[in-house]
Amino acid sequence: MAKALPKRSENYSEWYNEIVKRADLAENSAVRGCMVIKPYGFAIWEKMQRALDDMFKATGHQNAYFPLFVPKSFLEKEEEHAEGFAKECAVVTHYRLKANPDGKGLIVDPDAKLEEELIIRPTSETVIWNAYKNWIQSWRDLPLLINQWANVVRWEMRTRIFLRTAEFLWQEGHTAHATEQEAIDETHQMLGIYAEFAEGWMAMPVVQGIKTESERFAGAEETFCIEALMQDGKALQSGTSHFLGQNFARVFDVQFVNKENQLEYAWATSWGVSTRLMGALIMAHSDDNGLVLPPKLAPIQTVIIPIYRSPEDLATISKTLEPLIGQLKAAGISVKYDDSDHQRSGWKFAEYELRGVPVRLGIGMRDIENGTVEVARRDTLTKDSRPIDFSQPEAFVAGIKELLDEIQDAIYQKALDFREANTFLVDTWEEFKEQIEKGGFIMAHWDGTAETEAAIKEETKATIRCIPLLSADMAGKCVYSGRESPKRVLFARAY
RNA sequence: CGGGGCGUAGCACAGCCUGGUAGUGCGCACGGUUUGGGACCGUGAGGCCGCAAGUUCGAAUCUUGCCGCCCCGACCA
Repeated sequence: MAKALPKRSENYSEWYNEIVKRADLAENSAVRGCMVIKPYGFAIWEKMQRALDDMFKATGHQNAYFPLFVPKSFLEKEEEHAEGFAKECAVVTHYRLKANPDGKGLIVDPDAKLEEELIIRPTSETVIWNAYKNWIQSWRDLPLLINQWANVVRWEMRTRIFLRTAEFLWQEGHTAHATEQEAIDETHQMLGIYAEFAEGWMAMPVVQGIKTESERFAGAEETFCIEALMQDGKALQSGTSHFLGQNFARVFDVQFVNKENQLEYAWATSWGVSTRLMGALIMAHSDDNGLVLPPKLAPIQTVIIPIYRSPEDLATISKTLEPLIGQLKAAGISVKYDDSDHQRSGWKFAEYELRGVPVRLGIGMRDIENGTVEVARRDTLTKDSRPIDFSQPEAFVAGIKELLDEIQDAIYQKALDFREANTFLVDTWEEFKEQIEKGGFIMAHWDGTAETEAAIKEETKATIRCIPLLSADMAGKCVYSGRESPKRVLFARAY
């Protein structure tokens, strides 16, 4: 028997690492800090991409692609942006290798030094706005609504698979607008799309909010985010949407002629989500038996496992199941019929649980005689036997479709209940220090100063995840300084 | 970059202290018995013991240097 997963309660990070490996999502690569995303993991990412991409397209965005390399001079232009990213950039200095004259192997050819170093993009604002300079002349060229799916590199000190890798996959939207208000509206719209995706597809409730100045994206006027609570009580920033003002338009000189024939700088936004969402998905729902996937993102929504003794039985079962498999597919349900002969049914049960397949159907000779199917739910680990007409399985399939919807809702509700049970209103500093050790979201008053924010971080490792958008203003006293505060903000320890 | 741990078969590890034929479990291949919650028996394949130098008749084992990975901190989507 294969080793059980580590328990969440005993060693959360080991549980996480093991689940990533054992569910066959990804593995560490030979390259430090970088991951190999395996087919099953990539299939989930592709489903995320598809859903998000459809939402981007539905709101008028188009995909394009910009280069991996950013000339150093581009990155330097926007001062805060440059400062924010400088310490985590991979730099290309040469363009050629040559045989080592002193021995084996290859060396960097010193004669092939680049005149200007190229940065491997940590984000693409600069390359993209350099291009936009030529794309935008008139108000008629606006808004310009572009997204790209790409990889980026941020040379992190310490990495964790999916959550923080040196190279990761993401999408970055970069839009240009004629007015400030339009850009602000876009920033909000995309934040809303991220929240809708997180909640509707990932079944992961999120808090939408504004970042404080110290947590803001380098070069942005305002950063909005969605924050989710993981099962170990830590927060995970799961998406960001930035209002960039005219900062990048100014430094790249992107001006357009408005309706009054006057030159104006364009207004910008950028927004992104990354393969970090894979980590969020794992940590939001999975249990000690393995991954739990929301049906909308599961590469396999239903797995069918035949239970048999002889090859003849298997042939009978396979034949009997043909209409059912056909109907499931016709209903748009992704189904895998695992009739492989080298693993036994019990092994398969455990394996598909580990991989988070939402619904498992077990069918043996007894079921065929009785006209039943064993239906097992991954989220609750419950089983029941349902009647089926194997030659006309439409009614049964409708029931499975319903069940998948029910599971999607149930795991969202479970995650929401967890978040509500782990969100605390805290009014005293003593209580704050005590609660932060236990984990969870803390809603507390803050005096609005960076000093207080830094002091709280220093003393408790908790950061202000965001100033929530949807909670009402209600004045109070800062939990740390006792000064006036207009509303509560969201504190947590974060990934 | 600090502190800790580890590099031996695809994976998990033992062997190292005290130098002398490279091992165990899982997985893999083949055969058989099994099959409603991770089956069992038998046979077999699979290794430059992280790399390099040194000590030695002889190094997985001792010495030195290097490289890599993981965990904990500082930095971060």
